[in-house]
Amino acid sequence: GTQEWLKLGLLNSVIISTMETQVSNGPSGTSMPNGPVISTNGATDDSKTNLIVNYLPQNMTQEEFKSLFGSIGEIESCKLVRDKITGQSLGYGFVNYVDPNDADKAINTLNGLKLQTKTIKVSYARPSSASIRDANLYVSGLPKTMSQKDMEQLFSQYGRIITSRILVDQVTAGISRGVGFIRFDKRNEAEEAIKGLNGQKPLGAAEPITVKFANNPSQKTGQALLTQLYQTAARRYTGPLHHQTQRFRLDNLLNATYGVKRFSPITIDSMTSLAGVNLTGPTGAGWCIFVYNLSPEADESVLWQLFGPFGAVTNVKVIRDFTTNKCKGFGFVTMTNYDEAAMAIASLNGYRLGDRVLQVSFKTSKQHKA
DNA sequence: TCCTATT
Repeated sequence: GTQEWLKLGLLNSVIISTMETQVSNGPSGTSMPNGPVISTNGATDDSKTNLIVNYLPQNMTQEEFKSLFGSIGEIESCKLVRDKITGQSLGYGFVNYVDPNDADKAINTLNGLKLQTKTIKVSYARPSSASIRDANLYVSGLPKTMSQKDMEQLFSQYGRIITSRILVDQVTAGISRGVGFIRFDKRNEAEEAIKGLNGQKPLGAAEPITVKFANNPSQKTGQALLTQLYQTAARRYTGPLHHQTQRFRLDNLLNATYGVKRFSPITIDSMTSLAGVNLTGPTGAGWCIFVYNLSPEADESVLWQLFGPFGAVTNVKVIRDFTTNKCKGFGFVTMTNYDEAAMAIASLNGYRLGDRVLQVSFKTSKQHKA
């Protein structure tokens, strides 16, 4: 696992133009005692052992994450943060080491590591609290000449900046697009910055800037999530694969097996006919879809959430074991319109839900070949 | 006119 990631990082060190600042949010103390720090009330102080890891590649799994950081030292706990509904990685995670020295070592050796197109950031996690959430600002209308440093200087009067970034044009290699992000330590600092800077002209600027809270990715609609899915899926099919190691071949294999033809309903039909299987067709209320590899805990709501964004869903059903009442691993969804059903199948077949890869198809009735 | 940083 770890070797693969390290290798990938070296092979795939794609240079991306980012103006990201690596802000340290670590504890200010320099001494690193051995072993967990236990306060008098018995609570563990993890400020010197708990790390947050940002900018992880989208397709990195919990296991790979643990493997990479476990190569440094004994891990007390670690978690790749994923979307509650879709199970997709949110691109960051936490690692809590047993020994503060290992946390320090992880920052020194893994911060800035290039993995695929990402440069990961490893830093001490701030203590979790509600006050640090939703502190990310979206800034637009910036003068093209304004640098990241200039922008930080402008915003720093309102609080402690955790990250800042100015988006740059991809083709002209590094020309500012006049939009960026500022993440403050505290949400109230971000609020003050909006009050103070939204609609204001920076010194010497011709136009006022817009400052607002950034869209929160964890609150994306089902539709937006699925749009993102198409895009990441499409990128995977067209991207170069020759650098991929075993683990990623598996990832691509799953996509190839379930997904290569998945944007063409015609192909779905022809493939099922070739297999000697006929679609049941629109029976009564609509098109019945078979969903396989649901978890034992799956319920109807997850099916509504997955299929609803594609169009009219008239019925969902999770098949459960009669005695345990646990899902038997599959269910059915009925959709009114063929094209919406086909799009849902094309998009959701091969889709990772939590730790599982779904198989989604029109419900079939086996028949002898003609 | 939206990069994915709080479990």
